[in-house]
Amino acid sequence: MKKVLVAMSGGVDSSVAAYCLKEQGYELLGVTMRLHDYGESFQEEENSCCTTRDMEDAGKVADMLGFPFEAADYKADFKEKVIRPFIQAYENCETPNPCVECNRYLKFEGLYRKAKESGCEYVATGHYARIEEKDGRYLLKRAKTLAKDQSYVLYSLNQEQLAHTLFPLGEYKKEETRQIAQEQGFLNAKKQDSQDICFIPDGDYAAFIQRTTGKEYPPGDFVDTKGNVLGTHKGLIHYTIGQRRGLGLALPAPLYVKELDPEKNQVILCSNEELFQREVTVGEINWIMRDSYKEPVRAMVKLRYAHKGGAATIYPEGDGAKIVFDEPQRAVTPGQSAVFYDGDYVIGGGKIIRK
RNA sequence: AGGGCUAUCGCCAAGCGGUAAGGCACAGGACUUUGACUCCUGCAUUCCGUUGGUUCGAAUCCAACUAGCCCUG
Repeated sequence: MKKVLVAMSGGVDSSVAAYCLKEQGYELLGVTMRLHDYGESFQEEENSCCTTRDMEDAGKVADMLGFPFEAADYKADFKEKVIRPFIQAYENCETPNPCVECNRYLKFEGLYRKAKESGCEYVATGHYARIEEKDGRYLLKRAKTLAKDQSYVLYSLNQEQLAHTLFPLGEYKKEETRQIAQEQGFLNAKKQDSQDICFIPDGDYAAFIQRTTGKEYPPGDFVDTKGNVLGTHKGLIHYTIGQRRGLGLALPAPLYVKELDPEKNQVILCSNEELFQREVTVGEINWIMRDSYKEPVRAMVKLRYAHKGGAATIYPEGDGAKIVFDEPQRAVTPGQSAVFYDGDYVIGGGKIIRK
């Protein structure tokens, strides 16, 4: 009987994933990752992961299904691989996606290591995505239900990881998952989907960064594309490309953040129309369908988790690529990931670079 | 201290006698395993600079006053 380490957050998805694996006859080891310490006040916030409550929920499900369960401390790794880069990105005028890093380094690296140590052949999670083996290569595929597809945040997985990962929910719809949870009497069947940055339950990431680093991020000028000063910003880390709200400016028409200029400590604003561009440069690409590409590739490229994707041509350059979209894309944001698709398959993906 | 103009929500701004548009900002919510975007709701319960007047009825007309701006000394 093959053994699987199933990552259990305490939510519905990972609980049902565990149930599915159990049904399929795997021997399970449930593990909850301790990722972050919360201040007293955040302890029971609903929109966070790893609270005591979540851990208890995960443990109860494991008990019900009858397999061993344990909590593993990954706080140090999380701080080093997710939180620190998160802060550095903002300080570097980029906009990070911590979920991508957490998957890459914690769930499929740290947990995979633990799986091997525990004699498990696979790591399983409740992600909505699929893995398919084809001619000895492991391909990452979108979930059957596109509405819940999470392949975007999984593009960094390499062949070894993909070969030892299971996504039991890849063929399910969210409603089906919840229904199974109901039928099984899981206490978290109706639990709200996780959302927002899990280590910042109150959503105020700028305050989190200031609190953590103890640094001051000095105010500067809001300027238009011609350099005219329009007002005073609260510090560069408060802004991201395409942002509209929170500028505090009262003008005849809405303005959006076009660019952050660390040299001048300025936030450059523009109209919505001026936010579009066709070319995007990405680096640190992880190719999945093949080891590498030399020739241009046609693909649908997603520039952010909730992006529907746009048709584009990818021109590989070194470990990165230049991407040219057929149609201009709105608010291309450095620090976010660009993920390339060929139909349901993930060709690969990389990180958008500041030009 | 001569002449002219303007004075409506925190900001911009409709309204031109018939009982206060809209945008920005702000607040809350939806969406969402990131940040954004987007969407929904709320936001001058009739002192529309002040005080009088004309009208059945005025933010809208008149007068005075106050404030700011501009031009002429």
